[in-house]
Amino acid sequence: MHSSELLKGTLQTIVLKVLKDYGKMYGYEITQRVKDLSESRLLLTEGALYPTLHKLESEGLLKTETMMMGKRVRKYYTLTTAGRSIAKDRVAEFVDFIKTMSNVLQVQIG
Amino acid sequence: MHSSELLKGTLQTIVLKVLKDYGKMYGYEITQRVKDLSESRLLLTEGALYPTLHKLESEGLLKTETMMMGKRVRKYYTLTTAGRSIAKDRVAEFVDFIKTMSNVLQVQIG
DNA sequence: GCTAATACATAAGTGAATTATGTATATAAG
DNA sequence: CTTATATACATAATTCACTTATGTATTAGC
Repeated sequence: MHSSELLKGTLQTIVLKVLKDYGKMYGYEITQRVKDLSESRLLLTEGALYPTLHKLESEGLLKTETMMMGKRVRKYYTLTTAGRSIAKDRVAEFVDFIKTMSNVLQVQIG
Repeated sequence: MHSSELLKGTLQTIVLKVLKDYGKMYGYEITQRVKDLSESRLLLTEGALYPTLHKLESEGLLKTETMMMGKRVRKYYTLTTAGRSIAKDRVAEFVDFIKTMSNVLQVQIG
């Protein structure tokens, strides 16, 4: 189900990369996409996701567009130019981290 | 230098696996081994390591032997049978986590 | 009509880390 | 010879990302 502690510190990276790959998305959609991509192994909670989206927005990495779908509100997020750049950095950092961990734990990945 | 947030949640796994691979070790030695294995990318801090060792010991995953090296104290840690089993589980969990993350982030590892 | 899914949000609490501090011996440098 | 660095342990205060809990409201399925 959930990889518990390991997931910590990866949420921003996930959000940024998913937005980079799939373009404009709203919060709930992100949770579903991540659920799909991870075959239900990573389930983002709202209590973690929304504050993260707000934080990334306040840092200028995301921009928003609010829409009304019928009577229901949807807030779409898109990467800014800065966001796209940071997304790239974060993914690279993650890959580097994995390589380092593979050495320390002496495991073969892939 | 440090992979910042990503490292969180990996410390127990690192300690257990390093002890599994290298047998009896003392705290300071673990920090040096991890530094070596990671080519100075992972630098364990004492404030994180010692409480973790104490916790793993209190959970019965590690056992200790205190020695005097001249006038200096050294506390050696070894995996218990339970510890060896959990070490295996934690590494497997980590590898699984990496595979999931690779799918979500659409990156190739290895 | 009720439950689950969709869709947002925030506040309280947790817990693993960081940072700071403390003790003490050994060694290298200047 | 004294000062800085390395060795070697330990713990307390703080931080901060996340979990858990709660709240509001619409829509779809049974």
